[in-house]
Amino acid sequence: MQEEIPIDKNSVIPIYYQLYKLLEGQIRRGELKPGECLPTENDIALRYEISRMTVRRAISELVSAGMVYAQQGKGTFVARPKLDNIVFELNDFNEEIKKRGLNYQTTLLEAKIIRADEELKAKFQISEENKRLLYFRTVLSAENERLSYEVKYTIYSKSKPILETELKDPSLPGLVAAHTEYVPVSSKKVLQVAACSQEQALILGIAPQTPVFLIEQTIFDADLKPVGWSKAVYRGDRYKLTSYDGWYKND
Amino acid sequence: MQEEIPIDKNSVIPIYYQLYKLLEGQIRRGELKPGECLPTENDIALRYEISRMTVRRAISELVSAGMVYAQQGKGTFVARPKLDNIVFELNDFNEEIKKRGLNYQTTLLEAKIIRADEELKAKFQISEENKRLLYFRTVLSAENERLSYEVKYTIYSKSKPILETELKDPSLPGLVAAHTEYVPVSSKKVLQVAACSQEQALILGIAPQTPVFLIEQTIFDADLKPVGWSKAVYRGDRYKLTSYDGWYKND
DNA sequence: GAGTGGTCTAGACCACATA
DNA sequence: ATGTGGTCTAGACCACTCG
Repeated sequence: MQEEIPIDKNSVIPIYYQLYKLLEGQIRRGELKPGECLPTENDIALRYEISRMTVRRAISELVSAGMVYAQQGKGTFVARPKLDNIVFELNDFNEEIKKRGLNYQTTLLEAKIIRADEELKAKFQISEENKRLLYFRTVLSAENERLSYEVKYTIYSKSKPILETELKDPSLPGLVAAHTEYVPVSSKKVLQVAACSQEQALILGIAPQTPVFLIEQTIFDADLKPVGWSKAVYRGDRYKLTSYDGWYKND
Repeated sequence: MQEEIPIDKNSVIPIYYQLYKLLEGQIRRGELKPGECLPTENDIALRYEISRMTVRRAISELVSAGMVYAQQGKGTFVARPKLDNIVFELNDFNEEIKKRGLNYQTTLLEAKIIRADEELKAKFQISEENKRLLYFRTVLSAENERLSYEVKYTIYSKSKPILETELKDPSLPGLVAAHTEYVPVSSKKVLQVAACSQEQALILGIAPQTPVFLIEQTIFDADLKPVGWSKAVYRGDRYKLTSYDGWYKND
């Protein structure tokens, strides 16, 4: 007696995807619990009369999703979900604002060419004197309230107009791509908490010593040469970062 | 005239992996720049006398790595690296300490069964009276200095000994798995900065109002029922989070 | 219509684990 | 020895893009 066959070989939806969703559902619904093994690839192939390569494609998607792991010679097993990852984007700081506070805007306070002082020469690993850098100061605000303050530096090697590009893509990788001939390929971020300084407090309109997020970002090109650096301060009373992971019931 | 053929079909290293590394190298070294297109799958297959499916396997690895994207009917192109992601694990808070400060330890201050008050009933979405929860308070310290303070709650449904399991896997998902019959499959984290409270300052041995990291984590089971909740405070002057992404020169 | 990537097949051989 | 997942092939047909 054949049970219902939930795979439609003539559907426009790829077979491997149908099978992926089928297995994913069984795992989500708890019909397959962490540690238990899936049917073997051959079993599935025979059961649904599809090629083993197609089965493998479906399973490899489950592996990528972290829901399953395969062990050669033994079988394929339902994984225990990793729940301690924290993942967010720098832009998440602004996404939240975008949803609630209706109108928000980035304001360019200052943009100019400067000569690298000792600190910047160290950050950019340059030794020449009088090396020139691009310098930006921006403020993000919503509902007439200033929320974050950021200073950005990039190598100055192209001679392009400064202001236009800044507004299109004000992210640090964007600035590097726009103003230098370097290709940004790698990035280091450091997230800290701090009590905000006098200068920062003045700009943000908050009391000094208020807790703030402090994020430094360094951009590297293919040779691991630093080509951009930024330091941003976010009001601690206006920002929080939320991160979800694991398996979800709602696709 | 045949150029050198860098693919060894008799190697123990899979062909798709050799090809993956070959293309990856060309991209890293800048021989293929963001926006440029790769040779077509057929070209590569003919060039190295391998199957197109094997070529596709190599390319799909590049796609997963975010170095390349494919467009049906057009071609496969080198991607612009995403550089604004911030990824770290909760444990990263402790990894750093583990490397520098030689001896660190988790201390269990308290572990007991409590009855849910109104706030906890809300957090766990329970309505029954006198629902019992497990309650843990732990401190992490290194070099005789207290670094973080955490309170954790889980549903109390299994009647297992409490203390032993706590020390093995003190993470919240670990506690849920050990002390309840629920399967933790999903997690929500909220990261905030705050000025630390009197109670927290006392426990950590720092001045009140000092900036601290504050991380709340909620664990959900397959039915999106909250089965664990924790709130941790990390000294802002002792912790910073570092995150790298993009393409690296050193594999 | 020619060329691209996307899917799928039916087989083959291999490396590994287990009994 | 058997069964598992891992790799690879040579072909097929499809959907899409573009000139």
